[in-house]
Amino acid sequence: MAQQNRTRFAVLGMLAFRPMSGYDIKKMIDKSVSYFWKENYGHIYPVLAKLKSEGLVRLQGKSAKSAKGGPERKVYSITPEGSKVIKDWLYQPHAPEYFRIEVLLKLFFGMLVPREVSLSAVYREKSMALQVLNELKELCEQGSKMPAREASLFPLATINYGIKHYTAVMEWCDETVALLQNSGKKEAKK
Amino acid sequence: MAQQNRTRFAVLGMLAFRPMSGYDIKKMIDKSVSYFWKENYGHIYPVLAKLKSEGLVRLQGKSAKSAKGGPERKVYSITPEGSKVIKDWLYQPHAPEYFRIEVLLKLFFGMLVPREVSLSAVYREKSMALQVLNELKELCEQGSKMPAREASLFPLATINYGIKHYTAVMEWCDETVALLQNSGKKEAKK
DNA sequence: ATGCTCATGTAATGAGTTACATGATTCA
DNA sequence: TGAATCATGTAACTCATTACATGAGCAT
Repeated sequence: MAQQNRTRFAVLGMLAFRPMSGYDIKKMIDKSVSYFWKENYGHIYPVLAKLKSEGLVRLQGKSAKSAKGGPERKVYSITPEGSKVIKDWLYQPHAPEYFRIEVLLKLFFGMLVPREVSLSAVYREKSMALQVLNELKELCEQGSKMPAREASLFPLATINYGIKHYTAVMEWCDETVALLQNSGKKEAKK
Repeated sequence: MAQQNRTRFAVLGMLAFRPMSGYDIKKMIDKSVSYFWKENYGHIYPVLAKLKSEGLVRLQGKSAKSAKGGPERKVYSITPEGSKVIKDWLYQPHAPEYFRIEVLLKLFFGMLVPREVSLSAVYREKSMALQVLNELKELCEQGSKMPAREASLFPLATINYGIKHYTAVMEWCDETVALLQNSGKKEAKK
């Protein structure tokens, strides 16, 4: 087995909240978990078809017309078998996952280019981290306005991860700029 | 264009240090950048062949026998064209990249399973982070024993990133455990 | 007119993973 | 005898991305 299709679980999990169309699923993912999980239509629709053929989801009633009389909407709901599959997955311990971090690879090869090139990559990283941080804080405030239901606990925990991570990245950027600049000065003296 | 082959740049960059075989490249990656960049033979060898056909690397002399009389080694070195390609890439600003973080997706769906299941995922995450942290600190000590050459600055910066990141993850784990447990208590009372 | 949102889907593409094949040497 | 290391490579596979196709309704 090459890899395992994680989109399946993302789709099933979202359908566990409530019945939705593929279009809705994408929208919901974009608005809730997008900073650590993205999906695109070109993958959602085939996966949805496959899940249906496996009996893990089913079409809610007949294909209904959309609210605005546009194209037909296909609303799927999760089946008991689908519920079992997503729960089994949740029980399974997750593997240690690694990420390819392009800035770090570029930084690692920093001796090939002038110091300013590496520095500007770090500055760029910082400004990108700051932007995500702002989005996350906004998301956090939005969430805190809502009634403090149990359910909102989990989204909150995931947002906290993002805040922790990007704050750490920003600190690293500052320290790395200092590191590169200090050694640059020494370099200039000799 | 679907995606861009980043393995190309990893391979070219490693060859910029010194001429190496595919086997050597893999070993070097494993020992220097493995916690944020991995490659496997099944990808390195084809990429190396492609780079050669594009004139970005060339075979160093003839295929020489390995030191131990085993299979022949193919040592590649980077060409001036290859140098240009890797440098151009280093100059290009990196895109904001996102990672799929499976723990967070599982946590997001936490309402589907008993609280302990989510908690144990967080504990698992913490222990994995701790393990990587220890490896990184060891790597750091190894590096600090070496003569403080300019070149070691860049590896150091990348290791710092790892330390910052995994430290932040561990903090998040602690805070998340507290968050989930506290709300669990409230839940139990009512 | 132009472009956006709603809505579903297919096709092309390729990056990256895993397993397999081969075979010599060295060490316990 | 068996495992591990050295060393290169191919084949199968599939996950995921991007671009394309279609078409209605609505707002400027």
